[in-house]
Amino acid sequence: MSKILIISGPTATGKTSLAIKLAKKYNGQIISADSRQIYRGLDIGTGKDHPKNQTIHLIDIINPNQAFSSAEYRQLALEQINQIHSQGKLPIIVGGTGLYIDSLINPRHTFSIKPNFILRFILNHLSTPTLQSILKFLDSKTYNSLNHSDSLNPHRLIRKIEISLSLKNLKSEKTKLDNYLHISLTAPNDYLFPRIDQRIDQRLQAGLLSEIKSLLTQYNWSHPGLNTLAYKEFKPYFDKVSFVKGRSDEAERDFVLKSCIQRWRFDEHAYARRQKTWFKKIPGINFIDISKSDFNQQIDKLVANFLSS
RNA sequence: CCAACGGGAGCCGGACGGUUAGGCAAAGGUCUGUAAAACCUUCGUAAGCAGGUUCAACUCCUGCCCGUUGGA
Repeated sequence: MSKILIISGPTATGKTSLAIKLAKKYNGQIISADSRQIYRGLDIGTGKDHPKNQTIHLIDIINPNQAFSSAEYRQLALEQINQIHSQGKLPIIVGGTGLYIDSLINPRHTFSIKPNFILRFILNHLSTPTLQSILKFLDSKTYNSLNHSDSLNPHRLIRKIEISLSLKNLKSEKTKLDNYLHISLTAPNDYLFPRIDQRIDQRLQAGLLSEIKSLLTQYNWSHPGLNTLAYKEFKPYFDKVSFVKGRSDEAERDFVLKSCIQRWRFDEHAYARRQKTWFKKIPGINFIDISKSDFNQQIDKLVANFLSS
């Protein structure tokens, strides 16, 4: 049975560099599980900072104005895994998008129901209580099974309605990864957050603002790719820049910029928290605390054991 | 020294003589074709100090302290 390595964890824990290291050591090929690095042109803000000659599959595969989904990801990733296995190499899946990783190890039947964008467009204009009534009418069983959080979540309600309106029979997905080692990097918040903040400063210095500026010549804020951390927070700033030309407003612009950066910082913290929540509940995961000094040895031991078994 | 304005949870902050402001942060959570999305819960019962008015004061009055701005 062919083996697979999975590396997950919140942002700023060094997943990619670990993956590169392991790929070199064990003749591996890296597959990204990152819902934002799939976009071309979002480089600095999504942290595509690996060496240029290092191949990472499933990054830069679509444009920022295109939609993407976990089901599409699943399909592409499975293809990649097969291909890498056929070359006799070790696939290393690395990323922070819990849903994408989950789509590989825990697929579900609703993947056979495709999105209906016309329906979504219409439903998007309705209030949450209305969506609730619609779902209750169509499928009261599903509606009643929703927890408090999901029953107030328009995105999730719309998807449920979409499923209940679909006439297709649900067919279960058979392909499911099983012979894998799942390592999840983690760290306490008071260790992780300063690292995040530091990386934010680096990305600003690396020219994030000019990257956004050039993206905006082709794309706009309503495109799915721009609804991304490190990008979406700067909308107020760029709105200001384009509407106000007077130099007298420089101080004000600077103030707006500062508040955008602050917003971004907070959003990154919240994101890291959500990621940790996600990985916490995945069974069979091996957590490695990167704030501990011996974490590299722990990883080496885990991987060596797994590959020799 | 004088004047004006202000003083509230870790921060911002609207209102207001009595009922949860709200937002941010922080922490926890939900999760299956938007997931770096979207959504939920918790948490903070707080008012510079000393008095007074009042059944009731963050809110009104007096004094003091502190801060900002303006003036000498």
